[in-house]
Amino acid sequence: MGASKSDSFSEEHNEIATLFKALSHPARIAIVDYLLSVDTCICGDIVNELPLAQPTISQHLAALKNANIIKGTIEGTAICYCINPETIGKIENHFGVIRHKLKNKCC
Amino acid sequence: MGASKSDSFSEEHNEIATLFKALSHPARIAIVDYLLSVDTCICGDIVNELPLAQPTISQHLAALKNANIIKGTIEGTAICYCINPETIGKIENHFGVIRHKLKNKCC
DNA sequence: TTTATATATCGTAATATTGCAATATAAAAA
DNA sequence: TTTTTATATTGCAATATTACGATATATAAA
Repeated sequence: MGASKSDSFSEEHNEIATLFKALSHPARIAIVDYLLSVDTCICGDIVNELPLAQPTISQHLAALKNANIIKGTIEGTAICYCINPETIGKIENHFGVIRHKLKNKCC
Repeated sequence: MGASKSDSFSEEHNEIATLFKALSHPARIAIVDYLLSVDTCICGDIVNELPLAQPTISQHLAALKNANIIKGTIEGTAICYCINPETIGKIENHFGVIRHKLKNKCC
């Protein structure tokens, strides 16, 4: 085997795991961080920020887009990227639930 | 190639990516969820909760332990597992920073 | 139209992850 | 001591991820 048995788990568990997977690579964390560090959504420019080749960054951007963590809109030749606050909220909410459940425990 | 170029990224980016990676599989999300659903730390019992073979679950538990997301203490033959609130707090904190940066933006 | 610029896709090699059977280990119970 | 029970480790096959050169695409500028 080797493929994860996603059929065996709940929809919700698969969904949240997919979100974390999108954030499980330092390059993608760096991309999110960079998008947050500038005042506006950024058009182009990301390739120069990271020590990776353009196709590699394109792949990472696609992974983040695919997970709805970032949004990209075409702006002439460039593409403007910014964070999708809704998805961030979804993850925050997950930790809210965890925090609440932890409060009722004695570890 | 194929290995991630973790040397190229900041310590902090690598650290947070490692935490997300530990949570990037539905089985590990299910394990965390299960640990949170019971009142006390659980001794044994996890193998019967998931549709995976014992060695596979042992591996997933090791991944979570390695990332400090859960703690395990030997209790006779069994091992008692529970969530490590500190690490959860670390991740929450990361999203706190993201939320704060998002507030100052117009997307 | 031609050229330059920005991004995506393809192909492929290196490496990592997932899953499990078989087996090892180690403490508890008989 | 022997047996049972709980967990870990090993070995290996299937699959996924990461990275990048080469190339494609598509808009803007000349």
